[in-house]
Amino acid sequence: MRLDRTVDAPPLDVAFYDRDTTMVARDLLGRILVHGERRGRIVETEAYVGEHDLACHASKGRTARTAVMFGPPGRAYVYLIYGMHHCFNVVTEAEGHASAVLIRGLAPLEGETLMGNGPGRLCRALGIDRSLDGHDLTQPPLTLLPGTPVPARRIARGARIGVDYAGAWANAPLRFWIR
DNA sequence: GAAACGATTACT
DNA sequence: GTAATCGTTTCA
Repeated sequence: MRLDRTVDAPPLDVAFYDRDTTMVARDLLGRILVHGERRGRIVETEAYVGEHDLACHASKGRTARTAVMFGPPGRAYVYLIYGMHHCFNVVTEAEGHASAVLIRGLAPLEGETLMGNGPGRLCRALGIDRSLDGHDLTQPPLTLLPGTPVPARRIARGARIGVDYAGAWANAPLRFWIR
């Protein structure tokens, strides 16, 4: 029996993801991402809010790559970037609304070690690749646990990283991290 | 079929 | 500052 109940709790359910994307991005801070035996606490996220968001991959319409973002909430959107790094996202909002939250930073849990800063590095640390694209995050081996939510006063926000091409959307304060 | 381009990272 | 590296998307 574990002393730390936060890592034994059941995964977050679909209702958690079926909400406004910015709200989910904030609420994901402090939660625990688990892949098999590896896990980390989410400390940085970015919201990609829909087809009208020019920084969102779905803004170019539905393609084979982005199809999962148009599907039901609570699925993994995993893609390869720059030919060598994977990025892990959580699909949000109702089916038909193409939006997701990019997980950018993880911190180790108590007494554990994990490299996790940067979307590509955390995927390598947890062994996440495109074979998990579309995976239902309420089911193992890839899930999110409730962990400990972060109070609003401890959440900082700013512009997203690496989206300078997105015009006015490049400056939207849709990146969130624990202060 | 060809070409340009990344929601990045590591190294000079 | 810039190389690495290849799937996705766009254009002919």
